[in-house]
Amino acid sequence: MFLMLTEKQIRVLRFFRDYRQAHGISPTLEEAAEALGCSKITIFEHVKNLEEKGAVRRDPMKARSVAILYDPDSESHEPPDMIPELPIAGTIAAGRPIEAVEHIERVPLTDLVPTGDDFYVLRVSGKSMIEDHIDDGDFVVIKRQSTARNGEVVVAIVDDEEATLKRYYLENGRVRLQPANSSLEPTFPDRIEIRGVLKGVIRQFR
Amino acid sequence: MFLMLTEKQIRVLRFFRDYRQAHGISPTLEEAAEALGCSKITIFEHVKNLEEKGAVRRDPMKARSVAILYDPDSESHEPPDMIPELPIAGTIAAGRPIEAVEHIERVPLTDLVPTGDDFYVLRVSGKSMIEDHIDDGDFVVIKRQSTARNGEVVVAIVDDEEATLKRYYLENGRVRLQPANSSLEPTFPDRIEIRGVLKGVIRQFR
DNA sequence: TGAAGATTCGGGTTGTGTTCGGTAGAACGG
DNA sequence: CCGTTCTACCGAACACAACCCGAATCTTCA
Repeated sequence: MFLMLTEKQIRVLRFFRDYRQAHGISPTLEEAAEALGCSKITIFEHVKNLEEKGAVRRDPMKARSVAILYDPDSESHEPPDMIPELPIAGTIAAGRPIEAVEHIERVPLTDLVPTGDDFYVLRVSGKSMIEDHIDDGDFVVIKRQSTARNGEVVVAIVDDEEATLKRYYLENGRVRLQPANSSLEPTFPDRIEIRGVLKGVIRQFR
Repeated sequence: MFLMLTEKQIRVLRFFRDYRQAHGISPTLEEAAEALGCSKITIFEHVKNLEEKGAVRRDPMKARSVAILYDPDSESHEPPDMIPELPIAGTIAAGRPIEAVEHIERVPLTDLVPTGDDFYVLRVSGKSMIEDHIDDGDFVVIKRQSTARNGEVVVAIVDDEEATLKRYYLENGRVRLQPANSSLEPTFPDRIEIRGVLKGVIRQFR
C-alpha cells in the first residue's frame, strides 16, 4: 500500500512508531508534542488525519492507544496495481460479521459494478426515481441496448426531445414510462427510443 | 501504450519521477520549476497536459500529489490502465446528454468507488437505512476507521453484541445511533465500537 | 475525586496549487 | 504574407489544504 502522507504526518508517524518500539506503549500526545516541537493539539490533529488515511488506529478517549498500521519507511512503496479488489466482509445488521476475518472473500470491483464496452455511466439529476432509491447525484450504470423488458429501468429519449430515466412497461400496445415518485405522473410517449437499461447504481458519500 | 509527449513534457515527467524515487514524495511545483529553470505556472501547465494525456494523476488542490502513471524511459509499456474505466456520458433527466458523444469523459472505476487497503464491502440486510436510500441487498463500501463525525453513517459493534449500520451522533457526551427508518427508534448504546464509516453504495440490477 | 490525558472550539499562519490574463516564437495552409 | 494553431512561458492575485495554538471541556482510571 502506498499512502499519500505529508512531510509532517510522516514525522509524527515515525515518532509514534519509534516510541512504541522503545517503550512498548504509545506516547502521550504531550510527549509527542514536546519531541516534535509543537502543541499537543497539533499532534492530535496529525493523528486524526493519520487515522483517516488509515495509517494508525486508535481507541477514542483512551490514553496511549495509537496503534501503527503503516510504516512510512517500509519498502513496499510500489503503488499497487491492476484490477482493484475489495474484501467483502459479510452481511451487516445482525451478528458480528467483521469478526469473522477468516473467510473474507476478495471480490474484484468489476464483479460489483458491471463494466465493458457496452456500459456507460450517467449522473442522475432530480428525484424522479427516488422511490426506487435512486437519488439526486447518484451515478447509474447503463447497459447500451435498444429494447427492454417490462419493469426494467431505462434511459430513453422521449418524443425526440428529452432523455429520462424511468421504469418501462409495454401494455396494450403502448408504452408507459413510470417515474418512481408519487408526485409525478406516468407518461405515454408517442415516440420513444430506448438507449439503455439500468444495471447498477453507485453513490458516493463525503 | 505509447504517448505523444513533447520534449519538455518528457523532461518534466522525468523530474517528477526521479524526485519521487529519491524522496518518496512528489516535489512541489516550485521545486520542479527551479530545477527546470522556469516558473511554477509553466510547470503547472505541463503537469496539466501530462494529466490530460494520461501520464500522471493528481488530486486537485492537494500539495505534492502528482502520481506517475507512465514512465517515458521504460520500454515494455504494459498499459498501467488495467484499471477498468467507464465512460461518463453526462447528466440525465433533461437535455439529451447521450448525444453529446464529443467530450465523453472516461473515469476509472476507482474514482466512482473508493478502494484501497482500508476499505471493505458489506452487504446490507434489512431496511433500517431505507430513508437514506440504502436498500436491502445493497452493497456498502466502508472505510475502516474507529472514529466518526456527527451525521456520518457508521458500522458499529453495539454493546459487544450486534453489528449495525446507523447514523452516528455524539450529543451531550452520549452516542445516538439513528436508523433511517421512521418505524425504528434511535438507540443510545453504552458501549460502542466504530468499525468504519460509509463511503459508498453499490446496487446491482438483474 | 483528582489528575492525566484526550478532545473540542474557534481562532491564526503558511505553503502550494490554481486562475486570470497575457507574451513570444514556430509550424502550417491558403 | 497573413491568420491560425500550437507549445512554452510568466507575474500577480486568489483559494484552499496543511499546519499551528490557547483555553476550556470531557473521559478514564487509579
